Amino acid sequence: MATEHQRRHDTRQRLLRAGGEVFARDGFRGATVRRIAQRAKANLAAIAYHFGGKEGLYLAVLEQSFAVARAKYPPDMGVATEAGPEERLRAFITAMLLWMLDKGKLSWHGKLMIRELADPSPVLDRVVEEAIRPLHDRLAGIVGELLAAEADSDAVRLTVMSILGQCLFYRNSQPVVSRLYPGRFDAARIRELAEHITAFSLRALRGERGTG
Amino acid sequence: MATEHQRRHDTRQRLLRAGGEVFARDGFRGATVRRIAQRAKANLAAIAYHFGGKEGLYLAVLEQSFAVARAKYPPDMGVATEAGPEERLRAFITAMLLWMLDKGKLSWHGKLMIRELADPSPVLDRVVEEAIRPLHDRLAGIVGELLAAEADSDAVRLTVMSILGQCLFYRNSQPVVSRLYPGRFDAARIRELAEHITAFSLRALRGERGTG
Amino acid sequence: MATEHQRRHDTRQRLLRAGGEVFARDGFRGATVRRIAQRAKANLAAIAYHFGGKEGLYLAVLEQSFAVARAKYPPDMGVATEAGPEERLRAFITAMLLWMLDKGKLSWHGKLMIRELADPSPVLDRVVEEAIRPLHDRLAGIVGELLAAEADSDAVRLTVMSILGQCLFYRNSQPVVSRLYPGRFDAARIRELAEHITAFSLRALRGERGTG
Amino acid sequence: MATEHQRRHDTRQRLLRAGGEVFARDGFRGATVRRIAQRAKANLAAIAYHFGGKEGLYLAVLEQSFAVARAKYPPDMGVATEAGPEERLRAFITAMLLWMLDKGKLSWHGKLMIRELADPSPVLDRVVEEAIRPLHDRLAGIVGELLAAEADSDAVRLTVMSILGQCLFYRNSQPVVSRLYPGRFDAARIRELAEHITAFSLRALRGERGTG
DNA sequence: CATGAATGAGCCTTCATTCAT
DNA sequence: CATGAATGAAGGCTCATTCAT
Repeated sequence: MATEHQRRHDTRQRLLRAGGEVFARDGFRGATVRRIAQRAKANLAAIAYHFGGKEGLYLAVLEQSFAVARAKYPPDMGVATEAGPEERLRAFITAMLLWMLDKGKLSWHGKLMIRELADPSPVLDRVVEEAIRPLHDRLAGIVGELLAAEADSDAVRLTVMSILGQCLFYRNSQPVVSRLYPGRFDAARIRELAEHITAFSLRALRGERGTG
Repeated sequence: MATEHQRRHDTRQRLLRAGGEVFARDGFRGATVRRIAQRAKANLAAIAYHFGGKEGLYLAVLEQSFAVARAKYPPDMGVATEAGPEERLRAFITAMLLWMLDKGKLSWHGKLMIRELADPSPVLDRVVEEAIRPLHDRLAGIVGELLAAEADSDAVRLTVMSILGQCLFYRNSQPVVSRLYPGRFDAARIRELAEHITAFSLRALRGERGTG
Repeated sequence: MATEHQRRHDTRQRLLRAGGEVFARDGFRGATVRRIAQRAKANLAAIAYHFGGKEGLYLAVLEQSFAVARAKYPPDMGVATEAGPEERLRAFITAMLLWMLDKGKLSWHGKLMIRELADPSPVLDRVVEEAIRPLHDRLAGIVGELLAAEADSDAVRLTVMSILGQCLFYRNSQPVVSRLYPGRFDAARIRELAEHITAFSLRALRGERGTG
Repeated sequence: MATEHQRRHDTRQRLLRAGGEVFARDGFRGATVRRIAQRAKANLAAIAYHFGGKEGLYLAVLEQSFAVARAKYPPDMGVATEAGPEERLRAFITAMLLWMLDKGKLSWHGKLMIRELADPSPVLDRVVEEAIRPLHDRLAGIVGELLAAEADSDAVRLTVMSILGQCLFYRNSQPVVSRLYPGRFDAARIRELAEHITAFSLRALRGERGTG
């Protein structure tokens, strides 16, 4: 029956969604399957049925999150590869900040993965390989161009980490940031941040190239 | 027996130490008082007796941690106040990295605070006011000098966050960093990182001042 | 296996029964959910699952107890409302004593409520409103008729308490009664007691009406 | 040293007093030695030191309570033995109610012993023999006179229990009484109650004698 | 296919007691 | 003589999982 099949599919989807929200807010350990099932208006045992257990659901949520992130925030932000490296750096930083700080319905995608970095669960390795390394490699390429250096040279590495660090800070230390600087992070402010990080980093890079 | 007396008498200290290690590794929620008591070779109820409960122990651990950090890595690193702002920035960054990445017996101090940022416990507010804000204000002062701007201007704020972000990255995203760049962070490498962050930020600042 | 299924399926009922027995013997605070689960041959967590916790089970036990009492010993003992007040008083007292002193399988019903009176638990208010007040009002009506007075007059109140006091004494002070007058309280003796209290009270009432 | 000796004596007394208050309010099981020590401003271990433990303190408190009760509320209320039985019954009932319901500093004496009846602890036997039976025997004597019957006849027994029941009701069922009849039990009301119970019982007795 | 019911492990806390000075 | 410190035993509760229909 189509209805049955539909409902089954829906339950699965509702669990994925509810799981994403709860995992992002409370972390893997802090989340409880009860709350997820409740929020998804699904039976408690449905999680075990569909995903084999709490960890299975978590993995599925992450998996889906990767796909969504790739589709919604491509690291080139629509900027063609032929564009100059400065433009591509700006696009990268903007995409990353938007992805992490987006307040929309899917805001938990960013939270979720950042949480995984700070509080590693058994699936961290997959997260790194599938989501982080592609981003990192792309950024390393841009920085390499800007520095006129090999992508795996130490100079590039250090610069990549300086840029990533600036971006991740806003998500990773958000509880502190919001206490030090009360104020909302709306879309406009996020673009301001992206612009600052881009300019800040480009100035540092130009100086380095001049020095080197 | 002197041994017995000794073991009995410093139960409080052993609990503080064991608590620090376990809290740093597992977070406030993930940690269990059982494991802490076990590691401290103390009775389970001793935690309630000395600290009133799990939360009390956590607070005591954090407070002790800040005190130790202030003593071991003073934010000025012995650089006199009369020194130039560039020198003081270098000292600040070096102290922060050393504190966070210290691999010694007290290596959990850095982990502990980062965990608190990523997954706030009920005592985050106290942590921010007592430990974070003083550090932040000192850094804002230095940056203000360098930019010739007010310490609470937006330009200073953005720059402060860029610097903090670069520093925190190495602790905050350590699981990822160690996967992307396998290799050990010994004292020499830490000083290299500090030097890079200092130079990177100073170049960016000089550029901004010139531009502004 | 049908046995297994049977055992699984009426866990709720077994918990109610075991809870009644244990609560009656040890009081709300003295009772432990562990002992109740053990006696019910149920899992410890089943109490939380079915009743939300210790207090929920206690409330359910009390409610069931009142329902059983109403069904087994209706306060009118089958005496029609048209009967004279003396006859209805006799029926009321008899029902109350039988309920409280019943030695059958459900002997804990009486104990349970008396315990609640002597050492109130958080649910006493509900007990009073749902179970005690209806009984009290019925008795006040009978006494009002006998005294030809308003049901809420002080004379009626004092008399009602004198009658209730006589009845409750046998359950309330049972440990003392059994020490002062060793001997068993079988059904025949209970009816003797009911007869005595009825006669004693009616004599006192007649005297008062004559005097008033 | 007199000071030392004095303080020691004081600690003991303070523990007795605090124990009485707490035991009366919370019962033997509900009371905690922590709260008692705290209220007595004494060390936690002082209870074990002075009384051997919780039960020892409880016993000592009861023991002291007997003495106080005998001294403050003699069952004859100062009425000479030569007085008529009716007068002595009135004195007995008045003394009993005052003892149980007294709101003064020593109000816990009554509460304490009544609690013991409803929720027997291991020392109930001593309470019955030392405090209850003397009262009972005296009452049985009075009732025997009034009924012109042997003190251990069944008629006397039933009447004694009817009178005790009326008195005990106000203490034993106090939580319910205060809900059914909101209003304070001051000294004047207590004397009213005593008068009612006396008159009620005397009318019942006169009727019985007339009948018998 | 999906679910209400049940399970066992583990957690934090409270308590009366004992110990060593 | 008195006390701060430490102990072991329970107690109520939550959680992820499994079971039988």
